Amino acid sequence: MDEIIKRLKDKGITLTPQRIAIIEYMMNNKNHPTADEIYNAIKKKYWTISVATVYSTLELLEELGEIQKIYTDSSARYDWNKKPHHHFICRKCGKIYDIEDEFTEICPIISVAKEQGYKIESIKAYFYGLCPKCANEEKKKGDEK
Amino acid sequence: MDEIIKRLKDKGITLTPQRIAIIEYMMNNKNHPTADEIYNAIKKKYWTISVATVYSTLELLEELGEIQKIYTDSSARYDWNKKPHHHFICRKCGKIYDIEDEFTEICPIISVAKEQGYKIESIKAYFYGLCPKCANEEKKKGDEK
DNA sequence: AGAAAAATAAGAATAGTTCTAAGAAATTCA
DNA sequence: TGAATTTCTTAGAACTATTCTTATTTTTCT
Repeated sequence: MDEIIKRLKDKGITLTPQRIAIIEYMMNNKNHPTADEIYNAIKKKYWTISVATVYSTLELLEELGEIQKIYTDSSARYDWNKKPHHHFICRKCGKIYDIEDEFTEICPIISVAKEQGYKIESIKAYFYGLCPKCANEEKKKGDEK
Repeated sequence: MDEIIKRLKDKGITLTPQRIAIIEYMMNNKNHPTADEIYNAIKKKYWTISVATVYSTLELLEELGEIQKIYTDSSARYDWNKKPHHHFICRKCGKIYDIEDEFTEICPIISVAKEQGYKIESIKAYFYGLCPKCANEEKKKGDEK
């Protein structure tokens, strides 16, 4: 936490209490929150904060490469995880999990795209299905029968 | 075209002129249009059509598995291509290309996710970078210098 | 401390999408 | 075929997510 505050300060960013609260929230809630979720959480402490501040701070953090904006459905979600990684969205519980990825480079689909002339700079993959927890529950249900 | 009309009829869907126009547009414009783009195109012929009809038809087609809804940024896009495939979004021209995929199954990231207990049912990958056309232009520019 | 720059708040504005109610069209079935 | 029923369409209101605007407040710099 102190580390990121220092890094942002070094970049010349003014760190207001609102901004710190947003950063703090994101660090402690890596569940890919929406802007609205962040706004509502911060409001408990800073009851005067406005949505505009949340959106502008998130935009700033995104430009600085501190967070990632992901599009899974109608509203955007923000992801603290900066390392290249992909997402798993559970059909049952709806949770979004991070799937760390050290293998993307050797995934065959990439060579296919490259052969076709595409210059790939980054990849975002969305996996859909059942998360380990929900998969287990489904399995148990099946066994009982 | 006749084939899909037949298939939808068999499923008990009423095929109104508006719906047929939307299907026709999507078949001839596989460029991942937004609802608004479709609406504006259809309006030229059926000037009384309403956005609600476009949205409800797209929703219906999605439920029937005839089209795919994809989220790349603020507004949803609709994709006629039903085969499993991924998308390439060009940073320069903004076009969205389909990347056919027969290889996903053997992509290492999948075994990683599986080992962690995830049950993957489908995958949507978004690749960002330069499309062959734009990559070529960039390259030419570099060579001239 | 005081001037200048930057950030915030509140609400208006916009864009994308969904909902609602009434009428129109299509389908069913006698 | 024609009346009854169901389904679809339209227009506009409503809603949600996001951005913009302007005045005020806070921070920074000297």
